[in-house]
Amino acid sequence: MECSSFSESLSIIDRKKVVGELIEGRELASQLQLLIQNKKPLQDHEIVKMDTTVTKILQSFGNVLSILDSGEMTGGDVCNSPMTTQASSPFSDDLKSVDSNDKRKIPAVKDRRGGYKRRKSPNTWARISSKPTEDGYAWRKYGQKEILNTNHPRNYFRCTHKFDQGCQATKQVQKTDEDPPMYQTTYMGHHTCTDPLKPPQLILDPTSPPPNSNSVFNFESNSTVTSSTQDYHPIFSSFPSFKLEYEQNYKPSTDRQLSSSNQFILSPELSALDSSGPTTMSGSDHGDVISGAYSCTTSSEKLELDLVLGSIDFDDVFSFDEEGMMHVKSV
DNA sequence: TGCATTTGACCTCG
DNA sequence: CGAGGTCAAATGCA
Repeated sequence: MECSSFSESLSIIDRKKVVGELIEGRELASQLQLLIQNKKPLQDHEIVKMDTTVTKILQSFGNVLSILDSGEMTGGDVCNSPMTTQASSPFSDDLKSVDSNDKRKIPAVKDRRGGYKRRKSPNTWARISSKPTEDGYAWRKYGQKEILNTNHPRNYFRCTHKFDQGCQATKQVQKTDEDPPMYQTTYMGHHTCTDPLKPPQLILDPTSPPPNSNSVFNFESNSTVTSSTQDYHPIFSSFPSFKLEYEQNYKPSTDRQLSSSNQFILSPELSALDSSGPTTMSGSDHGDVISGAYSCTTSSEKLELDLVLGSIDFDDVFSFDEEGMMHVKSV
């Protein structure tokens, strides 16, 4: 993704939306920074606030991605939203066979399972965390697959409200083979559902007791912060399990002098995540860990802030100043 | 009993 | 043609 393509394809309205979302994200990040920089031990309500702030930031980024995604299309690509068409509709077309009463073993010519289009959506982003995260949405596991060169399967989740509300959000969860193991969660598509289980995207009332006051963030004791300098985001230093991942082509330059708070790089491609080595899921326990953590039966607002990776070339679009403020480059 | 998970089959894409 | 993604019957669980 290049700036030029953005400027060519994005309408003025879209640009305004993008800027608006980014501004909001910046403000939220600033709020988060203030919380993080607080030397005192975090209070429960502060942790909850951080949680919800992060969620909002993610949502802002998601909105930006959506806009950029659609912007690309307006630029001549007639492709529909990759994540919203397709795959999706096994029910809307003849792919879904008549419900045969055949046993699964019977060669079911009519049973066109797997009728979908493999994702190509740029509208994806990923998080890497030291533990399976609860993002507050209701997910339902619909598949598990052994992936080449990985020791453990990848788990597939879709929004519980896929059918009742047509929500197309899906995600994949993999456990990496790193030490310590990290959980890579790849989100595809955005929630269009109004999920009652989803924690509000707003700051919770600080006066109300957090549901998971002792574990909104789960951080392991062993630090995986790989930064060799002291110059890392306070949140990383505060939460040792945060793993920094630098964009491959990242190089310090004048227009991206990242302050300590900005080593928060979005990777252009999810494939970058795969370079970290074989990914695994908890093998013997299958989805126990994951499915438990992601079960839609929970309303936990636990959110682990570890890493968010985007699918756009973030660095081409954004820059940061010494204040840690994010800027949009010539969009 | 209803809903979530498991798991092998099936399908599409690269 | 193989890998990856999805489906749906079988199964588990509360």
